[in-house]
Amino acid sequence: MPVKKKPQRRSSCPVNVSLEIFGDRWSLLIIRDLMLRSYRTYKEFLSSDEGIATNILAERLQRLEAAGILTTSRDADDGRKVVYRLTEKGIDLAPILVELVLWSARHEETGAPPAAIRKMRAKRKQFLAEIRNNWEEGGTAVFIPGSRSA
Amino acid sequence: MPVKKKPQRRSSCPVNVSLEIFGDRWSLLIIRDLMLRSYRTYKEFLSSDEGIATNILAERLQRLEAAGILTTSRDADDGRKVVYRLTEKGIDLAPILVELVLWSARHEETGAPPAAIRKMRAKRKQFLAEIRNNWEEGGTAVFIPGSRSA
DNA sequence: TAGTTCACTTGCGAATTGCAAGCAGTCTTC
DNA sequence: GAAGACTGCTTGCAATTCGCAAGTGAACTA
Repeated sequence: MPVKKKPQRRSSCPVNVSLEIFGDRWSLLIIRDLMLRSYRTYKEFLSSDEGIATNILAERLQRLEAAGILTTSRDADDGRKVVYRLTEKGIDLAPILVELVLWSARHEETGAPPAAIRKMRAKRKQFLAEIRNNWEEGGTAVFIPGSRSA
Repeated sequence: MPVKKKPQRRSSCPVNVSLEIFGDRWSLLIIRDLMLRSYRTYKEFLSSDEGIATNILAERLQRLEAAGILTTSRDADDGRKVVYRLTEKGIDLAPILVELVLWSARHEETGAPPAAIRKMRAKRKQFLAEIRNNWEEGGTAVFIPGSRSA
């Protein structure tokens, strides 16, 4: 009997589908670190200001890999390190992150530098192109800094 | 001693700020129902396909009101009903929902009608204008249907 | 080869979630 | 105008998830 007990979705609404993949307090922060800060390793994610727990981080990285949003590989120079990278599916989340940033900057008090926000809003397409470009080149650009910056 | 024990944020990063407000599996579904389906009452939210629990719904509605994303009022014709409406801050979440929908439609299997998605992508600004317009008029338009549709 | 670093696991108490029931006000119907 | 139904919640409780601390093993470094 080929019964499908697959962890079926709550609904097929596109909003719900995306929430079931990254609708929690941590997933998009990891994606932010990968996309806007060019973080690549477990340790770097741990260093972010929000202070994610090690078990939560490990579980989220697994889920995001299973969802096809990121990939893992060993560092060629240091066999201890695991290198995480966004897939095309992952970099396509850029518009969502940009809108999150613009909404927060408009309606909440954030540490985002106003000049950066203005550029992001006025030259949205260009900003998205820069993010994608940096990703394609495997770059290390920082679009939104962490820690003592913003 | 004016000590501030306020529930301080994990960080002031704009991505984090927005996640602390609506970064869970349910908040954006309520906002979708308000914005894209013109739902207005507790019972209507309960009727959505995802099947939110009554206690969770009540708690999320409170949080969203406290965050200034929606307002409540009594129904003039039926004193039992509470009418929920998005604020300006709430309707400003539209671009985020649109990007969620576009991403899901592109990368996952969803029940969204392809024609609607194409329009949403090709005429994004117009679509956002229609959403806002409907909101300003207190309208009842349905942009993304539920239940047996999508 | 001893010590350190890195990427995780594991244990466990606390908080959050989901489900079922219950419960006040407010209609509606007769 | 009394009985019932409807609406918007609250309460209890079991189950899941979270967050913190500590531990583990493989890979580097001195």
